[in-house]
Amino acid sequence: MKYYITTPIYYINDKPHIGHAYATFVADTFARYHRLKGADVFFLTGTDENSTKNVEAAREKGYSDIQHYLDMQSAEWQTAWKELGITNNDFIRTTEERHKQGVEQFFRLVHEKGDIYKGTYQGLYCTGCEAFLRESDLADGLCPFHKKKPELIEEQNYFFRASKYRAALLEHIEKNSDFIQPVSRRNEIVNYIKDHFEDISISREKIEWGIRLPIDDSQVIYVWFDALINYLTGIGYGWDEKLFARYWPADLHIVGKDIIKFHCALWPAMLLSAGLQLPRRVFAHGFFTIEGQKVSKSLGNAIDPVQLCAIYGIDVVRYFLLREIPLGGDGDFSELRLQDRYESELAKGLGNFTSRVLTLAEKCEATVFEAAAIPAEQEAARAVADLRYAWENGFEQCVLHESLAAIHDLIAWADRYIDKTKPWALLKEDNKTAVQTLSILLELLRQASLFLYPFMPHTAAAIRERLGLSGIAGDGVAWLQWRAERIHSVSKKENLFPPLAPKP
RNA sequence: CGCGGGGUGGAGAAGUCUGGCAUCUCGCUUGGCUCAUAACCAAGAGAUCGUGGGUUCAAAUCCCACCCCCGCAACCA
Repeated sequence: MKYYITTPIYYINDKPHIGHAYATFVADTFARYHRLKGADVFFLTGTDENSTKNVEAAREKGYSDIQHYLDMQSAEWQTAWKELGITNNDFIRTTEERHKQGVEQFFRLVHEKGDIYKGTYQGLYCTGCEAFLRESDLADGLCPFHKKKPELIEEQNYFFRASKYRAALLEHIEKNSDFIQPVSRRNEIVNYIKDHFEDISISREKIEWGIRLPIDDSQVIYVWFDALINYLTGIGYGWDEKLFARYWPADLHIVGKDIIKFHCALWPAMLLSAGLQLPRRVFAHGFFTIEGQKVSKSLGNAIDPVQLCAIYGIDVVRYFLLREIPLGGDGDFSELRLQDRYESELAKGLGNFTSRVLTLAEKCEATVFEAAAIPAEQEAARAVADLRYAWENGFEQCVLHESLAAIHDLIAWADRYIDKTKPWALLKEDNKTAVQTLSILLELLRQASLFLYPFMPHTAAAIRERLGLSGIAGDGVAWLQWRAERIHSVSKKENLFPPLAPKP
């Protein structure tokens, strides 16, 4: 089984902020889950470098050598993802030669298909949107999104015959109910395709930065047409057909809710034209506010994910973002709520459970913990199997907060089990039963570490270390079996989630 | 007819597509426990599910109307 997942490629006119990190963490969590399940995973992210915005940013910052600026910025993004422990398999930049080759190849295919034609375009172009607007889109003559007066542009452009694929797209969406998620977005897209999806100008005459049209080098390819193709060129399209064949089609595109039209209408239409398979699923995550206010640099509330992780730890931030905001919805990022969740769910929940089990296990002085032929063993295995179903379902249905809930249920179940069996009392009276009971508890902890791994990889490793187990290197499908690994040399070590230092 | 999100115990949320005893976390009350990070377990109080209609045996959920809140200059997922 292969699994190919992508994030959007990001504009690099500034540093990554918490919103970018969120989308990337989400994708990374899926990638880790599928690796754990033994899939052949390819996880791609990258940077969108052919946008006019980048060029403007470079100029503003005084760089005359645009490519040099892009190299620096892209490097900064790659460093950020590395520091945040993102496990992308590759990183695609749209100014790379391999991308350019793929785009040219793709363009030729679409051209040969007869889906490119030359026309005169007269329209209102908003550089904020990187798109032409209709008269009816405007509010008081301004772009409704950017409150900016669009420029009247009249030029000879090449058009992509998107309208030709309208019916096929609608049919595909109808037949594949999972294609666009969440459902509310699907409805939005269906309306959009029915009412507004028309042939689109895919070249620009007066822009100097970008990929030249293979059939007319006086024109540059429209940035979205170019950018979307990263999902192909990132896995070999145009430069390694074997690799490409191994991973295409994408199993999941993670995108922001603002760019679903491009991903759910234009992109599939492009693929249909090129005769390529469509991605299996596009999932639109929501946006969040920061302490109730929108993300905004002028308000100074843009959060640097690297800094945030330096304070709380990567796992805690990942956990919080995925726990606090149901995937697909909008949410609010609040540091106070992060601290609340840290205290109640991580320190007092997971951390305390780990701590009490390990302490008890150390006290009983056993060196190896194995399965015992007692009813409790079966009961625990059954409980975990049920929870695993919920956990897996959360990933399959893109409702990750339900997977996290399954982890909490597992810990709650185990905490209740401790209370019921009172191992601290058993240790005094009946060491054999105590070892059996603790053995079950340690297995529950091991199971928890696996459930936790996609969300909190470092914490999972820390728990496993305490159980005398190796780190998770993928291919953990066998490990998920009850009692799949032998637990030995248990050691408590320091607490997983120490109390937070009081904030000054 | 611009686009979108939301209104559910004191706080924050899930549930709404696919109707079926109103769920979770925090806080509060009471009891238990002493292995554990003053942690854990149990019981309990607390909700006209924004409003008004409609459909239905049954509505937070479906339909209609309405009220209110939030985001949409630039940066920006």
